[in-house]
Amino acid sequence: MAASRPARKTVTLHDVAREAGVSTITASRALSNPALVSKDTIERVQQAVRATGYIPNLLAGGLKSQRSHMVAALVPALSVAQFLPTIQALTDVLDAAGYQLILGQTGYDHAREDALLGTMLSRRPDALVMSGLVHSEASRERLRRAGIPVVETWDLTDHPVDMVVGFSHLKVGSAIAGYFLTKGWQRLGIATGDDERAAQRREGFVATLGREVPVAVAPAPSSLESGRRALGELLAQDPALQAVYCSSDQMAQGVLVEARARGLRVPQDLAVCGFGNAAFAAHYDPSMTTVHVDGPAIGRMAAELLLARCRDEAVAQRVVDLGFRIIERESTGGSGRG
Amino acid sequence: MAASRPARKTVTLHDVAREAGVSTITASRALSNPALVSKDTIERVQQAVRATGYIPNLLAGGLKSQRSHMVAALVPALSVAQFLPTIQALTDVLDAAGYQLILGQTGYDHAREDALLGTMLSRRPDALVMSGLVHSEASRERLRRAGIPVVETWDLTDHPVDMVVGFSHLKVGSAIAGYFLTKGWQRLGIATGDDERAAQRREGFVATLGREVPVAVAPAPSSLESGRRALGELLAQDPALQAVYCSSDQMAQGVLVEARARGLRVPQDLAVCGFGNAAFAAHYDPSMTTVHVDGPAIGRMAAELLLARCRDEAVAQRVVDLGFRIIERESTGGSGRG
DNA sequence: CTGTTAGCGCATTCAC
DNA sequence: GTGAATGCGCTAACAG
Repeated sequence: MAASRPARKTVTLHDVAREAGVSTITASRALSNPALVSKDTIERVQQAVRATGYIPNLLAGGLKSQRSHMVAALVPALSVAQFLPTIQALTDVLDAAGYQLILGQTGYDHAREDALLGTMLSRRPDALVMSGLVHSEASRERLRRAGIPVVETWDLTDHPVDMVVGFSHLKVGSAIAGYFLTKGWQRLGIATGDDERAAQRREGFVATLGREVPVAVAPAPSSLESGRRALGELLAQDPALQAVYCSSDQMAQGVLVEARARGLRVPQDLAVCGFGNAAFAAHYDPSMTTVHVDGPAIGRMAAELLLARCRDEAVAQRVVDLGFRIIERESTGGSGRG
Repeated sequence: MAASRPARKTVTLHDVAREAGVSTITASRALSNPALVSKDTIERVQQAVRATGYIPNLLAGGLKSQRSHMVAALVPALSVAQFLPTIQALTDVLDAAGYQLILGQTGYDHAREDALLGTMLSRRPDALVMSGLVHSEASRERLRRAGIPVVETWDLTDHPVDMVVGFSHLKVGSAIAGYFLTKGWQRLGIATGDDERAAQRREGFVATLGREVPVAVAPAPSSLESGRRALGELLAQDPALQAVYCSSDQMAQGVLVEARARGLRVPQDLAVCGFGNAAFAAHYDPSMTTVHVDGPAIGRMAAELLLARCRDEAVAQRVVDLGFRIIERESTGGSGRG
């Protein structure tokens, strides 16, 4: 039965050093900066590590060296599938550089975001990644004063707390509206989630269109179910609806399912465009037109910016626009799976 | 331009104490154990905290108190949707208790799992959660010696490293086979991912059936696409296939899509059962029969066991079977969305 | 290449 | 109710 406190005294570097017959600092160097130590000593220390089962205590090292080798990441919720490839790529790059991720979920609540930021900072992360922009000015100021690199992601702003890697949601909405217009569709609708990025896309969509259109709003997390319901609401507002923009591929799939259930042919009777280019979008039948965003690239770029900063290197750009592109597939009359 | 190292000396508890006109330890108590301090002092300390913008350093506190208030969680990959609700529930409960999660991705690689475990342990987490069982005996032994509570999840074993919360995949496979048999279907197929838990379900399925059946195996992560392909392979093996068990709802959806594309009616021509009860399963058309597992409950239970252990409380059971249930919906001839 | 000294920021232990 | 001394485990800075 494992005890919750270590029964046997935990092995420290001191023990390793004694075992190897060297001083503590030499053992330390042998492990973390072998270039400074003779081959023979390194060998003896490694031997001692094995003999004792030593596991370094990075907390203690970090206390002295002022670097925790941890990066804090804040996401609204893990259930928001869009961020996962970004977080995955982020952890991969950071892990390769010896950094671990501490994860926090803000739950779409600004007050919660402020509180979580506090507890995160008290872990002294070397850097911080946000999914989205930091909302409250108090938090922005606090982050600036924390003096650590901060990357906001999945959005764009001229005034990041520190750095930002993402794309313009306003432009996404605008691009989709433009695409619909070039297709000649006039009777449009929006099925959207209620988060602020979706709201921006909607705003861009309406602005480019130059007029209001029927909208169905679903609370986060958006889902197939909310997509089905949204199409019902939109058809109630305009039974002759020609095309729908959905704020996520999950909702778009719901719209497709509901359309089929109602005997509407896609795209002949109704065209559908999603957002996110989820794994299933290319392989559904009909394949789904959607907006592709390179989530892993956002994560990798964020990681590289942070790591550069942690190494005190200069960063060329503080605002990185990774853009997006519309992938036309069958649900709007495209051909294939793109 | 934020520097990567704090420009201004970071505010410490010592600074707060000086500002408040008390000793460091009194300031410490005022913040973490106010019962021991007079009301007036608490007030002055809190004032000083605000004035200085002090953020506690939990790393330093943890060094002395031997508790990091961090819990390490290892998942195969964030893209495995099944674990997300568990991780989400886990973080929620832990966060409420003042614990943060450090997340690691093993990437389905056993060697990687061992290495990651080492780097995780060097953060001195107070506890550790695994998605799945710990594979290598070396890692199991190392975890035992670490002396921290460990919960393996999403599986069951009589010999956990410490504790386990999950259910029997063997029984799941067996239950689905039994369900198919009571329905009178004889020509069965399996569309499965290649992870070890899916392999167990397949084994249970075949054991209960008492004979081999056509199988299509897809590499992780299983997806709609791999489901579509799998159905093609299965039909090539048995054109008169009556029912398919899929190791994930994503694959099951792919099977449904492919079946429709081939003009097969579900469930009349082909019955389909998935696994996981994903959010879309109930709302797809046809609604999907699947196996429901209470992911959030696994996360909550794991968190509670860990927290109890961290408080040195006794834990009643070290092996907790949370079970599962088959939810019958339209894809196997059930009625509604259950 | 190796060792000594000092201290990271805080909490435990003991004193008052 | 408050404080002084001490040390958690490790590494930066300096010496040799």
